[in-house]
Amino acid sequence: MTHNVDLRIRRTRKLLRDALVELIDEKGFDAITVQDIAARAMINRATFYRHFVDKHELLERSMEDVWSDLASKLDPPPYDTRQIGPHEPPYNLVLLFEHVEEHANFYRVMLGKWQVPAFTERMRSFLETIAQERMNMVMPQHQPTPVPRTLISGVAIDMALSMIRWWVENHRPCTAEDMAKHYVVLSVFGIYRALGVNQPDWPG
Amino acid sequence: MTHNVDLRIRRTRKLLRDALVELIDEKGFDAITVQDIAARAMINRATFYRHFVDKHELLERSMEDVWSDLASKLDPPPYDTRQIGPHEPPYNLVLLFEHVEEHANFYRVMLGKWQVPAFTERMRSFLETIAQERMNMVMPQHQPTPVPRTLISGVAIDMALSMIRWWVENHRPCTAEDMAKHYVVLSVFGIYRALGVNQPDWPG
DNA sequence: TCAGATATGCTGCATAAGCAACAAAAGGAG
DNA sequence: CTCCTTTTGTTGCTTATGCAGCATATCTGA
Repeated sequence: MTHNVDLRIRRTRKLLRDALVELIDEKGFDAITVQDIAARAMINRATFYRHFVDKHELLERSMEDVWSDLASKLDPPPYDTRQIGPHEPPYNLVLLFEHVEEHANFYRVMLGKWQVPAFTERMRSFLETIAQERMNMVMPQHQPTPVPRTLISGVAIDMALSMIRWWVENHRPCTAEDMAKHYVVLSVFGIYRALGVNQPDWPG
Repeated sequence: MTHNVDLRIRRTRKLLRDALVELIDEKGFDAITVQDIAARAMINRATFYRHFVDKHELLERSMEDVWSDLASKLDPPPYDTRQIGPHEPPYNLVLLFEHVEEHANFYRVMLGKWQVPAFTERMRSFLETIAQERMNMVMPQHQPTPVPRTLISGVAIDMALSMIRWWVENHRPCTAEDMAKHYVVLSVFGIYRALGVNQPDWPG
């Protein structure tokens, strides 16, 4: 698939992507010109146009690359027979954090000071899938909830985003698995407990 | 000079150099193959050979690049009329640390765990020039010293190297100018004072 | 010691990328 | 608004690099 693409093409696109991320980090997307990107990447400007229409497309395609990587990691959905607990986080959560780790700088910039709104939005809708799935495991769909289900998943998602932001901005002081465990702790104590969900295997 | 060289050539060499440094950091120079370097740099192995005979030449030329950059920064020797003190470090010292800052990762790897002996040696002989010059300003050449002059400069140089190593390995917690000041403090109190050199402008 | 693997050094042909130049568009300062 | 600078798209021609394949050399474990 991706490996019979000419090495020069892959390299050029990677360099352009890295340059874009660097520059967003430095002065934000709006202040960037195609010349900036090309110069930083050590790529001729004409070559930029052979690959992308403009900087928006470059950003768009860069995000697509990262997401398709995430999607391939989570697909097929790794079915989890383990009991969930603070010592046994759901496996797809671990995979999620591992993925973030591989693209740590990208996530740091996209979620950081010069936040790219489109990225956050897309990330939310991506996480929603995971959140829904998890919620349905914990709380059967027919069972009524004291708080609207979409509100619950919304909060759970933003909590995950918040944790990711903290993680990548602080040089990832703990492992991906740790982060998954922390998320379980916070979500269970902070959200599901508040809803009175019973977690029979929970210690204490 | 360097600017009418084809962009692709400069880029290729830079990528190869960066890859080499990364790999030395990871597993040391000896364990590296040309294939490793090419793969990491996203450069075809055949292209590597169009530029360099082997990995030794790549390392050699990389070091030359850094040194010639240092040399051009220190040449012409910025003549310093200021009184030297802990608040007014010699300007060429500041330039030295600024140079290290620009190539921080290179220095970190070269002086770090997988230390490249040739680099350290060459660095020593480079610093010797600065050290001699400084020493001759502080102590007239005809004046006898209680400790051999070459021993003094040797120690002063290794002190500088030690400080550089600390600086780049600890994410440069202070500025280049700070480092120059620190060096003055340590060298004056630690060495020249021990030799009874009188520094009339010294506070305390 | 041998054999299988991996790394090296080199080639002709295919192709992506550089370069220079240009007109047009978009910004910015007076 | 007007002038001037910067940025944008696009072009034909040149050049560096990729690719595949080769023989040799070096390493590594049975």
